[in-house]
Amino acid sequence: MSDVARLAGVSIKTVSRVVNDEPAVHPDTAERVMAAIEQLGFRRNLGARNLRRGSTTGTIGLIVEDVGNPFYSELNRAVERIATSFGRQVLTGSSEENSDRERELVLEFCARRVDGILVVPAGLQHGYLVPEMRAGTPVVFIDRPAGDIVADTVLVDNLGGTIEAVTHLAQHGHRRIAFLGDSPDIFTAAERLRGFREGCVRNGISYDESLVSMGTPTPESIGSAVKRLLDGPDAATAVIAGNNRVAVHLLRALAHAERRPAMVGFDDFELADLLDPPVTVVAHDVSALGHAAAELLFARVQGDQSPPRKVVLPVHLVARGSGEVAP
Amino acid sequence: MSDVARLAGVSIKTVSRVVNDEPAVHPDTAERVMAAIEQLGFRRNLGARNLRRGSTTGTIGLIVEDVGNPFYSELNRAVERIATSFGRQVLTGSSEENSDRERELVLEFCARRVDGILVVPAGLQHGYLVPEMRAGTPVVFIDRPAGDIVADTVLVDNLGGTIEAVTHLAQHGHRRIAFLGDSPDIFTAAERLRGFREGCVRNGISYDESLVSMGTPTPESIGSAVKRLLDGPDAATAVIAGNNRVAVHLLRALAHAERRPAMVGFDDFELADLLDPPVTVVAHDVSALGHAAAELLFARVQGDQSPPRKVVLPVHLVARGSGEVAP
DNA sequence: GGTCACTATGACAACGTTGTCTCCTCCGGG
DNA sequence: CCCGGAGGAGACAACGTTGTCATAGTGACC
Repeated sequence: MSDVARLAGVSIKTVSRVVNDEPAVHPDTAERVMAAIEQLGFRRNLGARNLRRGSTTGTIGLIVEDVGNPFYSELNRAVERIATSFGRQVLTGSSEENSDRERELVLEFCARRVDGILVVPAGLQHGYLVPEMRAGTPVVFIDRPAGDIVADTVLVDNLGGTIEAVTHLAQHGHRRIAFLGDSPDIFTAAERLRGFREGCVRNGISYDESLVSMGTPTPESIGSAVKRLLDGPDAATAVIAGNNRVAVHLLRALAHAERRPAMVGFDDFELADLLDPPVTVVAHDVSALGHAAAELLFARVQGDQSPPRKVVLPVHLVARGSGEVAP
Repeated sequence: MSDVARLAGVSIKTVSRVVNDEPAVHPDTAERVMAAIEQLGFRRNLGARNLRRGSTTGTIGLIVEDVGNPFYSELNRAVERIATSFGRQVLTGSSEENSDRERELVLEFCARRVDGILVVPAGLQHGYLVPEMRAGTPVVFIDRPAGDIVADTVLVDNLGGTIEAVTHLAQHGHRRIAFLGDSPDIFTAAERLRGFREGCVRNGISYDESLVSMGTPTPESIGSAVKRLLDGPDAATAVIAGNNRVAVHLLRALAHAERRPAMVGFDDFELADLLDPPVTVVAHDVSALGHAAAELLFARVQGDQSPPRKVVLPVHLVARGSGEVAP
């Protein structure tokens, strides 16, 4: 900036005025300064600016499990959209379902003085956030609640959705329904399992623990669960996939099976309607999840001091065919 | 920091020494300082640190068309992985295929003094980057080359891949092959069209422009293209989808068609193997694309001054069935 | 002609850090 | 007892900006 000032024959303050479009600069002077800026390729250092002004940095942090997972990338996109409308930029990070990594990312973002943080939490301990939140960094939890603190949270109706899935299958005559979920350490997985149990009760089906398989989904884990639960005389006639990744592995495992059970997935996914049979899912609006969370965050950024809010978004069953297969 | 210093009864310089793990601090003093840091919830301001040290900011920028598109989110993930291994964080942005937006994002990133920028360019004019690059911000272009400047670029073999697709279809007896591509303003779309033409020539098929449809893919545009190209006595017996989005819309348009032409897609996508028939694609390693670009960028960040490089990654045809349908 | 308001500009400090230099104290060796 | 050296700590400036205040010049008005 001082180079520009020297070249234009003015003080750096005048350069500052020009780049900030402040009034009270003579047009001729402004033009000289602009020319110097152009010639030198000067670009104002936002870091220094933010430091001096003590203002916001114009960035927010987004932490998800994996930015490459279509579910989270859609979320990312929705968040980015809102952030852009508020003139903010987004720092992203993948926690890889590791709470240490999550913590590291959050603290790094705080050190960068992001204006706020959106996080799909990996762990259950969030005490480390208390000082940061007290220091004025708003945090909104997405898809899963904070472990041990109260904070703004946006969730989907995991319980109701799974109950609906069970009911749908029951209405089509299924009494032996299997549930394949992600690791029970994950809030949504635990909650959906709870919904499964509750759904069984409501539909007069005795809850059979031997028809449940929980754990991080891999092709192998899902493959063996399929063998165990869907083969033999006592096999389940229907199966619920606890999330989009379980569903994908399940579909692959079932592709070459002799008997195809009825199936309902939690989370919609691309091409579900083009499979054979088309996959019935409990769908929710991922964009709405991101929008709601980001809107809430920016309300906080702009000073909303009301008590922490908990938003639960609705889900709806999209019947496409795979859930209507008879037992 | 001065609060911490006051509470610990030391100078701020000593606090600085403690947070930077500098030697020559008495253990007792360090402990007092740590306690004060803990008590006050102090977190060092990275912006100020970077300003003072004149060092790198520890961030890189990534600009893609749409972070929500699975193709780009996989790229994002790969880039993040490398960035993490270099201790950097990633600022992401979606250009929405709009060159003004791309420019805006790039300049904003530069103002934030990112250490480098990875960009899937939207437009063809990149002169605006010259001052930034001269000022020392390395830029690597991904998936598409820069318009009017020389710069590091990582591409995939669009030409070869499409030729391979045509050849595959020709080997299965097809002579009337349609090509549905994205907007010809996009480098990859234009290049793949060129490959299509070249593939026709090499396989002794007369290139028929009336079998080509280019444009931003929407359900409607692809639907009408399908009607035009794949219906009637002169209909094509096979079709090549120019990218993953064209493929998805095409599959949906074909789902209820009477005659299903043979099909090959460019870009692999999840569940392609589970459709009926499984979709044959020209696949490429998106992670490798991101890795290569990020590795190249960090080499530049670390001072590599060699002439701009152009990397072209190989593609390979994955025959799954949809390309082997007889005419 | 003097005062006043206003325009255009600059000097300087400060944002939160860290690099450099300096100072003080304590210890061991001669 | 003096001196050199090492360890520990602080004062100060600087990074690139911008907010505050001061200053000089220019008309307009009484």
